[in-house]
Amino acid sequence: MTVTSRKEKAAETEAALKDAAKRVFAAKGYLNTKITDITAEAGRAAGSFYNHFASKEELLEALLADLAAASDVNATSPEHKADFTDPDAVRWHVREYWNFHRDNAATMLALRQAAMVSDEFAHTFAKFGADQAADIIGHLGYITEAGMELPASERLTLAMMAELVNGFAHTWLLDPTSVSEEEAVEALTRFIYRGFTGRDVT
Amino acid sequence: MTVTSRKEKAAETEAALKDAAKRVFAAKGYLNTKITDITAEAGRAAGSFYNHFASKEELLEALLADLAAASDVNATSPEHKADFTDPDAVRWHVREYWNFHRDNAATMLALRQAAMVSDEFAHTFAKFGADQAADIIGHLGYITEAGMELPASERLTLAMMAELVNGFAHTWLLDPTSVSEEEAVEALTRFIYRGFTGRDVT
DNA sequence: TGTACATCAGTGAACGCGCGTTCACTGATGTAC
DNA sequence: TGTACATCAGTGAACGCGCGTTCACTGATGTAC
Repeated sequence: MTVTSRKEKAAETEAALKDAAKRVFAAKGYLNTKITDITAEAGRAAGSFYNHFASKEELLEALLADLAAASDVNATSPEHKADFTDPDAVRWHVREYWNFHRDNAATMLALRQAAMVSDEFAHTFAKFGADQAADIIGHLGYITEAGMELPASERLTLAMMAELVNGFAHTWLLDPTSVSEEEAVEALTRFIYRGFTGRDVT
Repeated sequence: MTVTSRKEKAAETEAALKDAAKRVFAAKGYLNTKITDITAEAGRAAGSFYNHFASKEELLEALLADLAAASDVNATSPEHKADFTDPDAVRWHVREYWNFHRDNAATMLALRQAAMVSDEFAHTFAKFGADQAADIIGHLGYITEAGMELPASERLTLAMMAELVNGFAHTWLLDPTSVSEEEAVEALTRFIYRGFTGRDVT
């Protein structure tokens, strides 16, 4: 019989709702999820939801905020390699994205679905891609400096990479048994490194 | 005052509904479209819809059937090049896919959205990709026969290509002003050719 | 430390909006004789 | 060719289901004195 302050109790319920939402989103998708599905999964009454979130959209925004906060933590890793003439640098980034998608699968799936229905979330989703790209755009300079030619403008090259990694990760999450993660990372790395440099991974 | 048989009138209404649906889907998306949006756009009464389709899903299936029928027509073009060691062969296929997506943007968008919500349409959508891949898988043999190495297994290589082209075309359709079509086709071609062969487009 | 009242998180039945779907009706086309 | 009836495409108001949202209520925690 632990003593629990009001704030603690509220925070617990809010966390329980967010956790439950992630589980339900992963199981049946964001768009197919009813608010009562979330409260039922969390073991709370329907009305409780509105003590914490004004709507399903707002809950998703809260999940995104958590996700952004979490990804800031491991933003600048010591192993970060920027020179994209080195396949290992590409591989490192591919793996980072891959892990990010895998670890946040439910939220990313929800965001993707919400983006289909709401302009606001479509914008948020696009911004995710843009932020990814911003972190990397500097790395492409190493390739041109080394005398190699990108397949297209820096912007388009990055857009293609983002599309490829995000799309592939998303498809994989829908059927995780199709390929091992290592295979997937390796395939993406080789494809992208070749696309970027016009040369093979040696 | 043209005389119109019953069958003709019904066929006209059905066509008007399908056309209206495509316009509304393109404007506000499949999931955001109400049945009365479609009938209003087509200038018919709400009840009329059910003389032709049992549901919005069934209408989408009809659109897909039309699309499949139309794409069978120009299936085997004389200019079809199969040898993927030739960048022109890759470019030709990329352009085919690109044109297909552009010409059927509304239906493809609708299918993509429906796939997020319904397992059945998710399956249909996946099948589209698989059919694309099936047409091409033979072409990859030219690359290995010429002594070049694919970035991954044939299956994975094709999956990456499909993800890249479909995703990029989809993103482009949401903002067609971002790049010209020729630029897009060229960028994709170079990226993919490099990815496939490990060599640059010469 | 104790008592009385205020505040708040949580509850779940009930309400009501939005939208898919129905159905009695209309007017025109098709059929029978 | 004409008349009487049947059939059908289309109409739009009304119905009703599903689900988001509300709100009076409960019991527990916080505060005042």
